[in-house]
Amino acid sequence: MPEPIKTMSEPIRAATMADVARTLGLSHQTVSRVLNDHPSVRPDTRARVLKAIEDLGYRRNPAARALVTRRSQTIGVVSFDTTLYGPASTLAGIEHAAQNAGYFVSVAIAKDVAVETVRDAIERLITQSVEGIIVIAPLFGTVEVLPPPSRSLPVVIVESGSAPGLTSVRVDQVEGARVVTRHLLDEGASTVWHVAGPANWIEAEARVAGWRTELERAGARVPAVLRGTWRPESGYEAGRRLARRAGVEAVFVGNDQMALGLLRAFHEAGVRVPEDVLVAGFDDVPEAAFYTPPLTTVRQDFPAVGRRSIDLLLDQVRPGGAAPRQAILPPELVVRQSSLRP
Amino acid sequence: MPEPIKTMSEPIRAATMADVARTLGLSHQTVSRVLNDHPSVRPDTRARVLKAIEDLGYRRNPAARALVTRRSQTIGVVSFDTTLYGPASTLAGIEHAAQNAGYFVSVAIAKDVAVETVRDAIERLITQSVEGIIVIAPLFGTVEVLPPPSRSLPVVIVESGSAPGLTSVRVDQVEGARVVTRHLLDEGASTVWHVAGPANWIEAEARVAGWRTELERAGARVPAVLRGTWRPESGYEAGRRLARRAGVEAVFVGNDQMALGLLRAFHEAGVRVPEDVLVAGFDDVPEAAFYTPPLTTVRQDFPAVGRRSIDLLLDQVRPGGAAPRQAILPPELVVRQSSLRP
DNA sequence: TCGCTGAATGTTAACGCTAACAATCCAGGG
DNA sequence: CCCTGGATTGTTAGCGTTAACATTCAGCGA
Repeated sequence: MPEPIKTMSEPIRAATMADVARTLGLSHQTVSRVLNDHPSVRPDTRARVLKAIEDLGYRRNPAARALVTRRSQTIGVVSFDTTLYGPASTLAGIEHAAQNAGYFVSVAIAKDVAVETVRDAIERLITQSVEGIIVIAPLFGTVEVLPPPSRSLPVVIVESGSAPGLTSVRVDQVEGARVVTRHLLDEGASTVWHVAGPANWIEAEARVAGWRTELERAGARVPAVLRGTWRPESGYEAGRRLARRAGVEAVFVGNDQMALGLLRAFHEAGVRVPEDVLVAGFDDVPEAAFYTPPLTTVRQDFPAVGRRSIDLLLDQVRPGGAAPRQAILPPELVVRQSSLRP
Repeated sequence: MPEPIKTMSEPIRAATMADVARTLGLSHQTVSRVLNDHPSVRPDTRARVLKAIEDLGYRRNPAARALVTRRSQTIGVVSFDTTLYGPASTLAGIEHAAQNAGYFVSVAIAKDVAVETVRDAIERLITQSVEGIIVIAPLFGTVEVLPPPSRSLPVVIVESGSAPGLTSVRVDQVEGARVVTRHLLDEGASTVWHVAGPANWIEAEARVAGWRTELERAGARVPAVLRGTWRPESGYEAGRRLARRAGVEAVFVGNDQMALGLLRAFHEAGVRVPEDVLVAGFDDVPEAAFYTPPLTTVRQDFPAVGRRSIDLLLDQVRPGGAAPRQAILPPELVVRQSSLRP
């Protein structure tokens, strides 16, 4: 006959410090001291306590801890659409760094980019009493919604502009756009067209600015900006329009996804890349090297952005909180076939 | 201009229920009753309390609440690499659904797929006393690491196999693979090659199984499986090998990213898709429609997976916890140019 | 030998909230 | 006009932890 399935005998309630102490004839405070690495605990007492903790499967109650210490050991992250490559990688970097620092990460994803939605997300995190907030805040107007950063609730904004008095981390978008534009000019284009992201995105405008600056510096004509949504569909649309237009020699597309759509449209229209038109994107998603043709783009080190954000946030969270700072990370031009004049 | 979130001018310490009560000459318990929608509070008292709460900028202290109610209002999500499309969208779906249900989401991202790492991630969430855990657990062996699901800590596994006694949510991978294989055969291929994901991924094996089943059912020869890593690089490698091989009529690639790499390799080798070889992927990432050629694939409704996970988890979390259940969502074949015999 | 010192441990009081029980109030029936 | 009972509000006691202060004990120098 088969043995009955063994079941954990689910204790009525979890063990507490007092329970651990009782089995040893100690006070709960000694257990607390062991857990908090207090210096004056005899080594053998420490060992016995640790053993008892193990035996009873004791875990500290974070709520009780948070109640008395006033620290939740949790930081909140507000993000938009995490299916985009940038936010997703940034989040991963944040989580990793937070983990190393002994913090938990609570996320609030804003479904749309409305200011209201962001406010709600932040509100929810505050309700949860996070110790600090990282806002992946790519829109104009987002910064204004943020609670004024304070000692008690530091805020770091990521991939946004840098607002005075706010701590921010970002990749230098203007520089990235300049470098890639320069590269396209160097490859022989007399000017460069630009398919930008939505005008309410800070990064989109920064890339436009960098692109424009470089064209002007080179004395090149500045064509009208085409607007997209970051999504491949919009790149495709832009591509169709540009394919119909004569004299387009090079296109700098605001991100890789749109660049993919544009390549598709060019392909359908019989416009060859790079033979007829040079193309470059922005982000360096993992797929970019495998587009047809492989895409020249500007790499952003998102994991580093995540790490940096946590560093700066914790600097402020921890006693003697540091002053707000701006971290600007360098972009990296990655040249592939799509931009190389054959 | 949007109003910034209201912040007190940094009082020494945040207002408590007692503070709110005091300004009204009430007891803190009445305030608590208002906040918890207790029926017997006079309407005008309720209004006054609400007003005072507003005025003082009072917020409930979740730690104190959690301490006494023994509920953290938080659910934990363990995920691998969130830069992959599937996990990222699933996470977004989870967060959204959790939010609607009044729960917070805490994430633990496992950097690698080692069983140890997963165990750590789960451990961290338990330490945080989450009320339930959703594990995006795509690997064989992960299920074994999970704490035995109990009333006190329900677990839902996602995109994994279904283990008896565990609640799970997944898209029917076998069916998806069968349908797409069938489609390729219907398009005239005498057999279909398969580039699979890593053998330790449950989904990879399920897709292999579905593919094999359909080939056998059709009496077609079953070629050797090629192994990839889900990344475009590995699809590229597989593509190069298949391009050298004569008689390849159709390839079912385990995911869209690898399919992109394979398309690239075919392109470089002068193998035309769909003229020479039919190709299909799996997932339907947003870019798939813009690959060259547009990719036939199997769509998985990840947001729905996320929603479903939360539903099933909360069913168990809430009083009168339901029995474990399996939810299996249907996949959807999306036919595009890459698989259509011209 | 005595008292002093510091190490080790114990005791007590919050932290801010909810739950259980107690008290009060008012309307309506006898 | 008192009594009863439901509606409303108040009081008290934890929840499990850390911080502050108290106590104990051994060892050491005078």
